[in-house]
Amino acid sequence: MAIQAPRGTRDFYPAEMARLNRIFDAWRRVSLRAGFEEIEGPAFETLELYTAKSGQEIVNELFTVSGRGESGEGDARYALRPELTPSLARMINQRARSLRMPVKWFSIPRMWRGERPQKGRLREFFQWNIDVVGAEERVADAEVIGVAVDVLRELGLGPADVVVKISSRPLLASLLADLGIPDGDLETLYGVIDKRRKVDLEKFRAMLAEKLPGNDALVASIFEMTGCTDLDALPSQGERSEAEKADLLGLFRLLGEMGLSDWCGFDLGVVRGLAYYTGPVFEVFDRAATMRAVAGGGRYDNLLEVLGGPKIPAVGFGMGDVVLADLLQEKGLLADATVGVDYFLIDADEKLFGRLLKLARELRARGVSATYSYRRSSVSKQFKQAAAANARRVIVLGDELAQGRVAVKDLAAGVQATIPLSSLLDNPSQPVTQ
RNA sequence: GUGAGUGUAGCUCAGCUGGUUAGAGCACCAGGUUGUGGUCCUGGGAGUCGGGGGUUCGAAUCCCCUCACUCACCCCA
Repeated sequence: MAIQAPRGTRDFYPAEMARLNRIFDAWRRVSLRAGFEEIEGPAFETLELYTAKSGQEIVNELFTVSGRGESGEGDARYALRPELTPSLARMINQRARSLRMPVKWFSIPRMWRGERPQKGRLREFFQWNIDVVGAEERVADAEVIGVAVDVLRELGLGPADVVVKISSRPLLASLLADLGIPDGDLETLYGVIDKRRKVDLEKFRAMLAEKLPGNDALVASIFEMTGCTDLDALPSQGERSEAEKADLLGLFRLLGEMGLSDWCGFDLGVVRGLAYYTGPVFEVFDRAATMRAVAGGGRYDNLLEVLGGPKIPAVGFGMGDVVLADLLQEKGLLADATVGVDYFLIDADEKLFGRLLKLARELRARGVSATYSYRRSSVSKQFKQAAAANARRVIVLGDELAQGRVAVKDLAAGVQATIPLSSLLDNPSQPVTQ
């Protein structure tokens, strides 16, 4: 084979596509029943949409696109979208004055990132995005978390398999401020705190000590604080941290009322790399914590303004297909799916092929799927093809047709009956009984 | 960008310290079976052993380089 697929991409043959569609169906079904509407944007955007928010460095992580070749636009002016949020923000901002808030939108975009692929992380993937824009109430945060959980449940996972770890950016910031950490040091500390769940605890302690040399008491405080899983017991000292704690407790209360307590937990170690989060943040992990995050998101009340629009509060998350499929596979919840076909039509005599073609159209017009062999061959051979095509039923057109009847066989049950063609067409889904 | 592992048929892989013409299972095609599939039996097509160079009488096997994939680090929207 001379040419292979680009690094980090996947080919979806029918079996893989059927599995992917099971995930897509769950995403779409759950979104719609929670009252979200589907949107889509362009697969590529102007480069500045991404550099405006993240600076020039992000260009290295993007697949950039030049303009039309013949127009001499040599420089990269566009980028394949690496995330949806900037496009969403752009769409909101363009119609901010006419959209009825809150906006509840979801999307299932294909995305591209110029990274070295590894487990759970490819260069091309799909990511379900769900956002509530224009609602500052905590119930909106609870709602999006609830929708994420709903999908996981829909796909067969339970609280024993996955956990939503929830924290809050401003809470962490105010707690660190309580401890006397200057604002300028917060960013580097976030980076270390984010590592807590990835490295062993002593390594984590050492990393903290490295950032805060000669301040063992402070290291001990942060170490203890970030390991606390009981939000109530968190030792908050200042007015600001008390308020942030109360705010997050409010979110947990709402989640409890939604019946999601088993699925959710407090974890100050959830930091998220992105700087634009302004409130609660969360990530979904497998309980064993051996995989990358299945989903992640949070509140971003300033982002739309940063991207040149009015200040509108928003909360949302993304869930990628790659880690989710890995997890479902591991739990045995991604059994092979075959699509198959309702009817496979067979002619016992080449002279009946014309009638077969007509019957196929009649069946298809009635909403059932029907196919047949393109090559006239023995009944036996056509049956083999029917089995290979995963047909549920076979219709044999033969001598009975003179009496207006056909043989219908249920391949799985092995049951066959000869029935009037008119009856079949009246009710193509009727069971085959002997 | 750094490091490790793996590349043999469409797929999953076997092939011992170098030794005839490179194998198996699955898949595919044909036949057994011109009104009945799955199972079974028989036969068949299939491979620059990732690529290039080297060592050797002889290389899938040993050495060097290179490419690709996988995993980990970095980063993670």
